[in-house]
Amino acid sequence: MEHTLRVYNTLTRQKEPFQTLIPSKVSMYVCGPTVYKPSHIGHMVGPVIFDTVKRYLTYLGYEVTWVVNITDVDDKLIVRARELNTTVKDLAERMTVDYLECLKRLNVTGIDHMPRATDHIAGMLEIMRGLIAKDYAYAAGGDVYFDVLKDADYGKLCNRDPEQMAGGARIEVSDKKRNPGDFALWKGSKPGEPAWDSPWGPGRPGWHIECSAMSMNLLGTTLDIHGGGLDLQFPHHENELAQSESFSGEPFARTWMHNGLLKMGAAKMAGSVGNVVNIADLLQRHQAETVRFLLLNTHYRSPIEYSDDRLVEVRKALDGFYRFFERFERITKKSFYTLDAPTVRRPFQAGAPSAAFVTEFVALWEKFLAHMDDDFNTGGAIGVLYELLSALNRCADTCQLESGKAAAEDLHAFERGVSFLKELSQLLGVFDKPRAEAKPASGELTITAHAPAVITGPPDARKLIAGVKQILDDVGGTLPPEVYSLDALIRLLINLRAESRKAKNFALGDQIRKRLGELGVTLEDRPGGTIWRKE
RNA sequence: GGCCCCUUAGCCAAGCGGUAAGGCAGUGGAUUGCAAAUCCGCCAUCCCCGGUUCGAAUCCGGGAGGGGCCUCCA
Repeated sequence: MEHTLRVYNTLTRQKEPFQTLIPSKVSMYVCGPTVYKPSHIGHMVGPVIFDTVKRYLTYLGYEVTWVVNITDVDDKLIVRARELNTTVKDLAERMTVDYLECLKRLNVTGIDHMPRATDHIAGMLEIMRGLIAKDYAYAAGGDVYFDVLKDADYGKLCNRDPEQMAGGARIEVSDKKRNPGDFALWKGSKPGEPAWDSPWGPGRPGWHIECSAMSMNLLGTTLDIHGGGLDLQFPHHENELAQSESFSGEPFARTWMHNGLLKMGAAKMAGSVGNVVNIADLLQRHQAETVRFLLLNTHYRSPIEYSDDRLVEVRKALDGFYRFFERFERITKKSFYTLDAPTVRRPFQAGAPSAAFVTEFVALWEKFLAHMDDDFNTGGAIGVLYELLSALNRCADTCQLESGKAAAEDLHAFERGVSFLKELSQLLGVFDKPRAEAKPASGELTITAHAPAVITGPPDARKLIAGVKQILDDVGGTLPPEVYSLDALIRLLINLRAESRKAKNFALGDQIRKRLGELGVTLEDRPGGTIWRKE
């Protein structure tokens, strides 16, 4: 494969050329949620980033298998289910649905398997038996613990020394453990708690063992990529790594990738801090695409600055793209959202002689990909996307593509550039469908000869139509009996305005524009005619 | 106390030894009857102090702030 993708590996603390165990195949495991509460935005950082990682790897020609687990048994679930007076199973089921819905909204489409921990108890027991047989683990009073001192390289992921961990007074106290740093593989259950049979009595899995069992079962003993939030690095990933390698004798993951955490002001967002923003609530106020863009705007290893103002800022920046897509449609009569663009990376020569704009587009396309090759630098790549947008608008301006007298050659160059924009947008998982709110308000005004006018449709649409009709009544006289859509009504006003402008009656024309503006409708006078936009 | 990491314009942010991407805000101009949209221009020497180097935001040492992990956490 002719590319130079480099990825930062937490294990070695440096960027390395990306190489897979099996040529052209990638196995990727990312730690998913414990489903005991509705998801907050922090839960979406990893999925969005690794979804983009998968998109890019696929684009490079890899066949990627991506697994995200669902932890559906855990102390928190037990406590929460009790609070809600329901079962662990029911709670897990409902929170899983919530999580899946969030993934869908944020366009996280690449996950191949989402195993539930409770479906893999047998695999966990097998690992525990193996670890005990090899003397890496021991049973004690119904529990099973991993002995960190038996594992020679324990702590290598996070640079921890198990000998010194005794000093930390915050490690869970238990007289069953041999060493303070030992962690539970299996927890004997108390009456009333979910339990599975095991050679050591009824119990449930410890926190880390599930990921070892599920990843090995679905992806084999050695993963190409293991991902997760920075906060999982220790103890979760360290322990996962220790038990997996001790069990299999093989390297557990070739590359460890950790994403930065979302922060609000100074502190990270987390359940334990109590400053979480629920996604369902958030998506009432902001487009899912804006959220996805915000998450990708910062390099994945850095903390992401989150706030409502930031989201508004990103949205304003995105508006430039949405307007451009409309412009593209006016010029070519094609929808950007359904364009076909290459899904696999290949060399591209502009060819000579070539339009200057094509040369520029190709250069930006390459610049974007160079950023992605550098440890999935989506922030840098997005910067290039804005540059490409400017270049495309400049092309449309310079070549007068909206005037109707565009040269075929210029049009071709333009479409070439738009195709690049489409190709790159796909890598980020954005701009693949119109914004939900961009759909024109549906509603109708029916005028009949001898009855009052009737307006139908949802409240928003009715209000808007009534407002537009009022303007018409004020400036346009009577309407012939007919059924009018919102667009038809605004068109009538636009025509009225055009006539008055032609007659140099700017006062009336400006009044129409001003009053439409008060309804949130903006008019733009373009070479091909006036267009309107609801904002 | 131990282990990591960060500090770039008003805000967000890229940058990984060769002379500061991009976005938001601001501002000047082109365009427009006026707007809107679009385009072009302007807007930072990179927390501080030393050092290495022909050359450092980028490497090393020290200092000052800030964050994460060591307990559940994406």
